[in-house]
Order: sequence, then C-alpha cells, then structure tokens
Amino acid sequence: MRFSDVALDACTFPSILKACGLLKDLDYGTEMHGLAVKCGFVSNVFVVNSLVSMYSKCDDFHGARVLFDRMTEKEDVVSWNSMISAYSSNGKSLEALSLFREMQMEGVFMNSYTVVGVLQACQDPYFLRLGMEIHGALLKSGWEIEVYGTNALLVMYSRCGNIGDALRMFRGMNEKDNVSWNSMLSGFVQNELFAEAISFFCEVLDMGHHIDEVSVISIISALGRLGNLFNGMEVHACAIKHAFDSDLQVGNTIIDMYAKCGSVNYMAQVFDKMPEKDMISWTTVIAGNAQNGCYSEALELFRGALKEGMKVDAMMIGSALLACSSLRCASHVRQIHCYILRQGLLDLVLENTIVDSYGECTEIDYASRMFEKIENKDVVSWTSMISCYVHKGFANEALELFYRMGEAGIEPDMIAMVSVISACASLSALKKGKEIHAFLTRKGFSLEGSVVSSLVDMYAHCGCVNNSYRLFNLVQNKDLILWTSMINASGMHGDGKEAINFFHKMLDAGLKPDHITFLALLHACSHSGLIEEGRRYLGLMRSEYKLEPWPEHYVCLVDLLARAKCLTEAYNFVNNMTIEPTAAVWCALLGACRVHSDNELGEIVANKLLKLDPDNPGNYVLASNVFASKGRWKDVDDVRMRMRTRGLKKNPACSWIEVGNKVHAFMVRDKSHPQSEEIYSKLTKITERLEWEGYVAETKFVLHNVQEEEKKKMLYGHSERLAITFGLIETPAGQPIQITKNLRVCGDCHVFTKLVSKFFERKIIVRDSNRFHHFEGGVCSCGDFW
DNA sequence: GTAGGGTTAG
Repeated sequence: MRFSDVALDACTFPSILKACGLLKDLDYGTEMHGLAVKCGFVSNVFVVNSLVSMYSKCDDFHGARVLFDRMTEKEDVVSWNSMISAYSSNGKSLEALSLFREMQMEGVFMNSYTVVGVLQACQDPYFLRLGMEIHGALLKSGWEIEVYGTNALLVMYSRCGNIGDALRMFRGMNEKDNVSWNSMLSGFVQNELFAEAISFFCEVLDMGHHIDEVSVISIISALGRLGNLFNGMEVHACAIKHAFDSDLQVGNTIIDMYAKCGSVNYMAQVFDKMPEKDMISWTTVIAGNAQNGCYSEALELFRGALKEGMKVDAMMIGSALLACSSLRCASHVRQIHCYILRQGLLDLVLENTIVDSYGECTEIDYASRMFEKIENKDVVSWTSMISCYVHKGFANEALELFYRMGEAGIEPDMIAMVSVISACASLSALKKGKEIHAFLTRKGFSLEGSVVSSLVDMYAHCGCVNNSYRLFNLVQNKDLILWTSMINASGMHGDGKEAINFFHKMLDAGLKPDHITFLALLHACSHSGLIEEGRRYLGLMRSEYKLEPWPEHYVCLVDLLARAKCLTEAYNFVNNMTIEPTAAVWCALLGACRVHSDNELGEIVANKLLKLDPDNPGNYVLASNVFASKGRWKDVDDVRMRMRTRGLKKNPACSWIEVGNKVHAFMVRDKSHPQSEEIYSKLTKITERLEWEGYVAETKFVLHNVQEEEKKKMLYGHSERLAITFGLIETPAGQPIQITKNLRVCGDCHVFTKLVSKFFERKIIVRDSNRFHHFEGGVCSCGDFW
C-alpha cells in the first residue's frame, strides 16, 4: 500500500515504525521518517519516540541520537528510555550510563523501564559497582521491583561473574517467570559451571516448569562444551519431543554440540534435516568439520554455502581458512584471500587469520607480505607473524620482528612471549633469552603456565640446564607441561637418571603422564643409553597408562636398541610394531646401521626409507653415508643421482655461536665472516697441533669420491670447526664455548672437538639437531653414540 | 518502549 495515497494521522506512525525496527528495515524506516517530516508530525513526541526506537533497533545509533538531541522538550521519560536501552542493549554501556546521568540532571524521573535499561548497561565487571549502587538505592527507596527488574539484576550479577549473588537474587524472587529460570541457567553456563547448569536444568524439569527453546539452547551448549555426548543426545531427543528442533537457533546449537562431541555424522544429519539454515548454521557446520579433521568436507561445505547464495561473513571465512591451513593447501588460501578482497570483507581478524594460514602452508613470503599490508597491526597480527617464523625455523626473523613490535609500541602478551622464548631456544641465543626473561620480570608477567615451561625449555636448549632447574624449583604449582619440560631438559643433556628421577617425583605429586611426557622420558633413556629402563617405561606407558605409543616413541626405542648394537632386535622390533613404521623409525635404524657399519641391514633399511619418504633430502644423505663409509662409491653416486632427479638439495650445514650481543653463523667453508682470514689461519694452527698429538682425519665421513687430500680439506672446512675456532679467538681462556648446529655432528668433527677440549683446555658444548654434547678433557657426554 | 540463547581467532 502507498501511504501517500491515504490521509495519514500521527497515530499510524508508531506501529509502522515498530514493524520497521523488528524487521531491521532501515531503508523503509528512513522513508517513513521522510514522510513524517512531510506530514509535519515530527513535533509529535510519540512519533519522535518511535523514530528514535526504530533507528536504534536498526543499529543506526547516530540517526537515533541526532533525533533525540533535536527534541526541544525532553520531559517524556520514554524518549530517554528508548535512547538508553538502544545503547545498552548494543553493548554501548558508557554512552547509556552518561545519558542516564544527563537525564537525572535534567530532573526527569526514572521509571521501571529506565531501571532495566541502566542495569543492562552494567553487565560488565567494570560497571558492577554502579549496578550495585542502583540495586541498593532501589531497596532503600522501597520501590517494588517487578519481575523485569529482578531479572535484569540477576543477569547483571551473573554476567559480572558474581554467580552467588545471582543465585541469591533468584532464590529470593517472589515472582519468577521463564526468563528468570533461563537467565539463571545461562548464568551457570556463561560462568562455565557446567555441572551446576546440569543439576539446575534437572531441577527445572523436576519442578515441572516449562522449558522453552532458550532453556534447551543453554543446556545443549553446556553439554557440548563438556563433550558430554550421552546427555547431549538425551536433550536432543527431548527437544524433538517438544518440537523445538525445527527452531533455527536450537538446530544451530545442536550442530555445535555434536561438533564439540566429535560426532561428525550426527552433526551432518542434523544439518541436512534443518528446515531452514542461516549463516550461523553454515558457519557452525564448517567449523565443526574443520575442528574434527574433516578439512575437505569443510571446504566443500563452504563452496556449498556460496553456491546457495548464502551471505558470507568473516567468521565463516575464518573457519574455511582454518581448514585450508590444516590441509596445508596454499592455493586454497589464495583463492579465499582473493574472494575476500573481491567482496571487500577484509577486517583485522581476517587479515590475521590469512597471515596465519599462509604461514601454516609454509608460504612465508605471502604471510609476510600480507602482514606488512595490515594497516593497524594489533598484538595478534604481530604474534601470528612471529610464531609463523618460529614454526618454520626462521628464529632470527622472529626475534627481529619482536623488536620491531616493541618499537611500534605494541605490548606483547603471554602468547607472544612464548613464541619469542622458543625462538631464543631454537637459536641457543642465551643472552637474548636472558634479556627476554628479564623483560618478563620487569613487565610483571607472572612466571607460571606456558611461559615458565618455555623458559625452562629455552635455558635447556641454550645449554644452561642449571637455570632450568632453578626456575623449575621456583614454581609453586607445577603442571604436567612444566614437569615434562624438566624431564626433557635433563634428557637433552644426557642425564637420563635425573630425568627418571623427575618422572617419579612427578608421579608422587599426583600427576598423570601423557604421550609427550613419555616421549621426553624415552628420549632421555636413549640419550643416556638406559636400555632396560627404556624398555620398561615403554611397557609401563601401555599397561599402566593405557597410552598407545606414537611412532615417535618407537623411534626412541629403536635408537636405544641400536645403541646397544642390538640391530637385529631393533629390526625385528620395527617389523612387529602395532602401527605402520614411519620414515622417522627407519631413519633411526639407518643411523644405527651407519654407526655400527652394518651395511647389509643398512641397504635394506635405506631402500625402505627412500621408498617411504622420497622427498626428504636428509634421507638420501643418510643412505649415501652408509655406502660411503664402505667406499661403495657407485652406490653413493646412484643415491645422489636419485636425489638430483627429484630436484632435491642437501640441507646446507650451518653452525652458529653467540658472542657479544650477536649470533655469528658459519656455513661449510664459509668465507663471508669479516674475521674470516684470522679464523682460517687459527684453524690451521689448531689442526697442526692436533695432528702433532696424533689426530688423523677420518675421511670416511666425507661422502664424495675425491682424493684423500681433498677429503681432508673438506672436513677441515666443516661449519662447527669454524664456529669453535671463532669461539677460541673471541672468548677468554677458561670460558666454555657453546655452539649450535642445524644437522648432526659428523664423526670426524666429534673427534676433533674432543681433542680441542683436551689440548686447548676448554669446555665445549655442542647442540646438534638431536641433542647436546658436552666435551671436556677429551671426552664427550654422549659416550660417542648419537 | 523493558529481561534470557547460538558461530570464529595467534
């Protein structure tokens, strides 16, 4: 109907504007506004109140406020009320409260609507005091607070975390309606008191109270978050019985519950049968699939949503991106990225998620380009990029970015700190690590949780296991992760007995070990050659703790058996594993074959390994190692050929040492260091001295078929020797030299380092890709097995 | 003109 065709009076407007508000139809509402102006009704207080209300329901606060401010006579409390509740029901508490104050100054008396609106603005611990003052004033004034008001008080207390006060409110209410019961129920759920929520829900049922869609939504959300599938299905059945299941929001919550309980099938069934679906239904089912490892299904559904012409928002895209990054599929990420740009949907959350997704797909360049483009980088943006660098092994870049973040004036939080600490750990950058430890103390971070575990880990990786221990002792409430870090720290440094000690102390403290704890323990056993203990703990893990070993646990045991020269037993063990051996398991066995020069078995294992994981250059190096050590150059060439045809390159060896405030890195035969000349001349002198003492280069560790002299030259240019030499030049006598290497130490360098530690009277600590070696007086803590 | 509910993230 065209209103302009009919004679209108002012009474028509409030109801039509109310409809606009309910439908959130701002366009039509604005048209009506224009019409009201044309008809000269805007001086009518009822019409203006309705207009204010319409604008606020359509989330146009500015429009509402402009109208409100233009009102010449604001004696009508209704005008104030609609503006206040417009603000408070949309989370604009400050605006609502300042308007309330203004209203009091104008001398307008409030009514029960005002009370509800203002209490709604106090649903935040920050405004609780004010809410309580209002509560007190109400009690003192002897006003009879009706059920709307008491409900609003109840919700205020529960949203502020004062569930006890909320419950007292609830129990003291003379009159309760469905909203009261539901508010109490959702109060428990929002405060994560799930057990209380369940027994409260039972109380509702026992008392014979009506439940409605809202009650079901709250309790199902609680059961989902508990992962309580059994009761979840019960309530689902109950919802069907009451015919609530056709409700859109009930359906959405049920989908989420099944997703959180890991029941992907039920989730899909409910989703398929929904009579209508909205954006949230699609987002929930996409996220549900992604969280349960069904990444392709998640992406398929995302495509489905687009095909159906469903509106897409940042949250839905965020879930789809999560699926892409789990699939490590950069081209999917790029597709979605382009889609976002085309649709103009890019916001900060999505920008951060995209950085993260590219990072997960090892597209560091894309991640970094995206990161640099973000205009208002927040702490999440910086941390995403930092941890992306850390995960992909670019620890230096991570640290650099951390300093840039400080310059940009962004305060790091716990998650950022954990990333940065682990960057120091992977660099063995003790000085930087200590600096960051001091920074944490200065900034008043409490040393607990993941921060302290990562510090313990960092000190261990930097060779300062004593600091790890000291820090560990300072922590009052030691959690499983902290104990595991400490077990790992002892193990890395070859102190298996100590690791076992920690393990038993942990059990005494009443903690239950998990897969990772056992991994640390078995690593410790393997680094210290504790064969019997290793066997025993693997058994204990299965029998006592019902933990099925991962391939990584088998790797440790293979390492152990191989160390004891029990190569055949290790081989049989691998063949009898309950799960399919992974490349890492064969890799461990092959390493053992090399150490014990068992070529027959080595050849079998090498073939299995190269078949299983043909894209890892390290495997080819290891295989050619086995052949080279027996001078089987034809086989070596063959392996190298296979590697080349696949376009693989050996990971270049690199060693580094922290001197002053800098990390100095050396590649094989590196001549790029400014002090290069000095380093090489010193290295020659060292080698001559050692040769004089009887050192003979073991050229079998050179994997190339070249002349003996050439082989020697190659060995002498190994990166760890350059780093050690630099350490001898730059650090005072008596001070331990600590270096880190990205690959395992070669056999000849191991001998070389032992001799340097003896004849140059220096403790040398080498961290290789696997463990720590402490060299002192010509002996290494690894017992020549690594 | 008033109160209670669902999805995402380093």
